[in-house]
Amino acid sequence: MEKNLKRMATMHRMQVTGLELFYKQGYYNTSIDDILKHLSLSKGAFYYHFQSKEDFFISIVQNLIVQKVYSMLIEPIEGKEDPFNVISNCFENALETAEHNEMDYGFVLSNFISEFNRRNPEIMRYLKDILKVWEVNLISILQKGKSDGYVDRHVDSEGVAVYLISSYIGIRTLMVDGNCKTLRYKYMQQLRQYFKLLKQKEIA
Amino acid sequence: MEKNLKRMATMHRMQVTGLELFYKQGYYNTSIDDILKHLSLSKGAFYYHFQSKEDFFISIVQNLIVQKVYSMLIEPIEGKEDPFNVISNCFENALETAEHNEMDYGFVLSNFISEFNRRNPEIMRYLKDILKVWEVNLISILQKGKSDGYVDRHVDSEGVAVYLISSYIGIRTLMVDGNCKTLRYKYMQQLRQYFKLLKQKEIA
DNA sequence: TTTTTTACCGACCAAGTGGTCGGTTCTAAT
DNA sequence: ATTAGAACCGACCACTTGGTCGGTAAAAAA
Repeated sequence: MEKNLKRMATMHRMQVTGLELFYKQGYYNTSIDDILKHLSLSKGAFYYHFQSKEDFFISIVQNLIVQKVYSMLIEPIEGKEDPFNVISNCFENALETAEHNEMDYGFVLSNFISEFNRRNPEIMRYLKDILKVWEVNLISILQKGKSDGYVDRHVDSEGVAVYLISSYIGIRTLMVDGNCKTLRYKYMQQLRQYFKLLKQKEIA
Repeated sequence: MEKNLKRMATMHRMQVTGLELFYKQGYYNTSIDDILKHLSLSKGAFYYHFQSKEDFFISIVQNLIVQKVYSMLIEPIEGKEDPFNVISNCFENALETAEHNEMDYGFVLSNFISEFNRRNPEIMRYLKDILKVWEVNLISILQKGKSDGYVDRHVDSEGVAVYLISSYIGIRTLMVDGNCKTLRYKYMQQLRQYFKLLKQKEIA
């Protein structure tokens, strides 16, 4: 168990570098040799730790991508008070992070979804699962918002969740181009407008 | 000029099949041989008509993708009356088409934007140009809507355009998974809600 | 100290990759 | 009928790909 640490450390190093390059260049456009060169490791090391390129990528999804999405988009909204405030702030923060990141190549999750769609159903399952968790969390925070008097009772939580996820994926795709600041500003303004619509009305 | 027709016909055949496969499998994951096999043509034919794989793809963008986006998303909204109605119907129609298409692999434009982002700046330019035309058209129809009394004067047309494009790209990305009908329904409902917010208010 | 196991090396492989090039066939003008 | 050029063929090239495998250095177990 103790020297298992070395194994874990190497595997983790590989996964981190792998994600970096897959994210930057795409899965199909990144070779194992390419990753290994960055790590000064050999083919032997790679296939000692992982069964295949696909297996390797799946381990990256489960260990790194899940966690990334969770900490950036899910954890910040869990069980908080006013859903609209919480979601706005969470989105704004995520977009700002992307904006200030020199090495932003888009939303990691939707990038890979585009790349693997119908080309690798197994990997797609893992990616879709992450989206699902996000969606479920959004829905539940909206529902809770109804009980707490923040969200209008007539609001379709599931519809709003879909709409939020869509717009987020879209704006992240657009932001890859530059002009991030303007895009973020415009997007956030419209998002808050949209939220006004869903706020619980005062009893007239 | 006369027998130029043959040249054009073959090139067009190649482009159509090329787009089909690039769209289905991704650019980097589709080989020229693969395309040629579908056409029963040889390498010689390919490099007689096109300088390189990249040159080939750019010609596809300019000849087919531009036209696709234009006829599906731009032409239907040009110079019509109530912008919200026109845009709603246009989006609904586009989503329905995607939904009923057995071979839907997402929004052609955003798929390639994800794939080429930062990996091929030249191709990115062409793709971004198409997006820009779409955006400009949305903005101008919204502005016209203000003069015509459909759109509230305080609405930020540019912001709305960005928000619309974002949400469309996003919902198309989500729809690749199946559940298209539900997704489309939820999305359209929220979109119409959002539009209500932007409608010109009656003078109180 | 010897033995076993872990972690890693790197030459090698078959199957592709984008791209070249000398040649052939078909067509249309002469 | 001859000929020039357009359209196409397919063997070939250098290179890269994911993956295999016999080996080895070092650490842990005996």
